[in-house]
Amino acid sequence: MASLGDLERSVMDLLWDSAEPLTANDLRDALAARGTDAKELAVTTVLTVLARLEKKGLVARERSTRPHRYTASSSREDHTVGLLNDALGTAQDREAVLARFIGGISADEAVSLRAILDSVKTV
Amino acid sequence: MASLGDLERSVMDLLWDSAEPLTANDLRDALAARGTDAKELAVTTVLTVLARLEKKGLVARERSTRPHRYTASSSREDHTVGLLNDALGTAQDREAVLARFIGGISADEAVSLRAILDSVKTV
DNA sequence: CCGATATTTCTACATGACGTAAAAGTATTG
DNA sequence: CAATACTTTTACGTCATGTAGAAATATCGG
Repeated sequence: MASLGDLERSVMDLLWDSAEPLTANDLRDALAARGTDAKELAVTTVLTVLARLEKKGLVARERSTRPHRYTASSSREDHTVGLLNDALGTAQDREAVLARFIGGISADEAVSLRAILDSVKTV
Repeated sequence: MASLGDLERSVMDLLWDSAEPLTANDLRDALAARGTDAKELAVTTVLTVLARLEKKGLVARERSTRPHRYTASSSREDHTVGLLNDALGTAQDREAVLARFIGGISADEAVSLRAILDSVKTV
């Protein structure tokens, strides 16, 4: 899967958090508004990044409207799950990894994990 | 965390699978022996990669012995767990992600996951 | 319909990671 | 000490990414 650079990541975060599709200008403004990094990127920069994200399949664009409108192709969670599966690989040591991983999560998470597992199992 | 290139990954795999520390020459031979890629890398290539892996903290080297001997600093599983946590991030959507992730694992794995969870909970 | 303006596409460059290895330096050993 | 083994230094090509100017194209007010 495609890992993301810092800017790509920021753009995806904005798209994931937005209910509406966003334009390159929307994104540039939102990026400039973030934290202390009032960098004011050029719109072309944002467009380049969007094109790359589109090629990676992470973003869909509406070419029908004039300022093209961009949306995330899949949810943030689905994307993260993809990353998890990438990290886990097809290796045979999945269970060993999961065991260690679970050993490191919080008690709270252990509880909800269990709840999730229960609901899955019932299906 | 540091993600690995193809060669770096191959080297780590060999180190992870080896009980003994390995030398650059050991690794070069082992790499040449892998599958159909009888590339016969130069030893300096292997040494460069090892130096980079050392800088990344993934590999430790014994400088005392003359042909330096290299070992993986942490287990493959621990490394993978690190990747998992990187992928999950510190975000608040961990549970949503875990829910989706678990929804996608096999029944077998669900069972062992449950077993693992049980043992953890008892602690 | 036209010129001004907005938007997109094309092209470009710097940086850093990675694969790759020759050249040069240093240690070992007969 | 000379030959050999090993390590460090230096180097280059490629690719991903951040960044944006130039060029092309579409839109809009008049």
